[in-house]
Amino acid sequence: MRAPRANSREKILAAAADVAREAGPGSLSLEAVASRAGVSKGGLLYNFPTKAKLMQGLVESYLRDFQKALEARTAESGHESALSAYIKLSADDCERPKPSASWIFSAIAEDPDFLTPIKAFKHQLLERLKEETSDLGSLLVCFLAIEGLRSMNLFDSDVLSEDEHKLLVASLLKIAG
Amino acid sequence: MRAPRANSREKILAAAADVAREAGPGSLSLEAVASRAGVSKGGLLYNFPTKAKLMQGLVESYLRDFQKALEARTAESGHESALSAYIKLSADDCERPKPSASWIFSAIAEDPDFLTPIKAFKHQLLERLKEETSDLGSLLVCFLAIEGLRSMNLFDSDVLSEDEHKLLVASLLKIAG
DNA sequence: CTTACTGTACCGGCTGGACGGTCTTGTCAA
DNA sequence: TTGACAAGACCGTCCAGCCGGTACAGTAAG
Repeated sequence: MRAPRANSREKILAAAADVAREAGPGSLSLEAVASRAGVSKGGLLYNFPTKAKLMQGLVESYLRDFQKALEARTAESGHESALSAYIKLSADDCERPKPSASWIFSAIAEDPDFLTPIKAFKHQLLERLKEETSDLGSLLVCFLAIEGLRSMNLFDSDVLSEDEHKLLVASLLKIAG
Repeated sequence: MRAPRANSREKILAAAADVAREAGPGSLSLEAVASRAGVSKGGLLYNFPTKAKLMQGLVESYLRDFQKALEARTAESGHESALSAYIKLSADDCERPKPSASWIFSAIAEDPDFLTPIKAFKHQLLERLKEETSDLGSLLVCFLAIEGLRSMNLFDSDVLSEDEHKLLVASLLKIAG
């Protein structure tokens, strides 16, 4: 078996995310991704036989990374609540000026059902957080506010200043207790 | 001058929103919109000479309606804060099971810059709310939570049950004071 | 009143280009 | 030599935008 030059799959996934971010979600074509990944179209289609499979790969890798990051956070600050860890993780994620997941828009355009696993993931996360908190109202407020933060980052709407961002996070942590 | 059969522009705009919602944002083609609006492709192109112009029309009409609804809310409940009115309006908007604005995804795919006016609108709204509140932290939490609510509705992610939705709104109104 | 002309609103076939996916032809490690 | 894998020319489809029509209201001259 010929060894993959580097890990082609990873490179392609990263390239796809880059293209979507830089050229816009509407310009995410197989050729563009292949060229960006330093791979031919044939090579891309070998790894992902279909555009839909590529999208699926993006979703799965995104969810895997997210889960890993969340577990790492909750583990390293074991005395805190999982909600606090989630808040901090999200705050860090959204501080990066560039939205890292514009490819989601391409996936939705391809087929709205690509959202299903993400939906399921979030639902599961919320359920886990529920088990841990006594005050459901506060939890919901925090959860939705984080969702808002992520949404703004995704839409590249930096409506909040840096100070406001910090104040928000502090307020959320206070509510979370 | 021949009178327009009905207001074609409005019909076309509504049809575009319908198509995006029902067939998915990736299937928003001019032909589909024209057919849905009971208009020929030529007729559509007469009213909106370009797909981009159609998207722009959607954005403008969306923002106009939103502003109107917000003004109506704040006027009819004059003793409350504008933030409370905004919360209630958004809660109502997001109770409708069908996301009303999936066309936004089509617009982003066409050109991410279509978000600019929406961004500006939200920024302006936040500024207006700031002038009215003493506690910036609470305002930010509420504002972002609403953003999260709207985002979930947009992505058709009904992670919250009806009871949770109500609890959330109640909690937000309490925070808003 | 009638005929000729003008501008508006709309129709639908056509085309050029872009894009997803296939196929043939390499290439290199084992 | 063989077989896993890459390359990129090629094909069919879809779609935005163009263009040559059609219908009809108003205007105006005869």
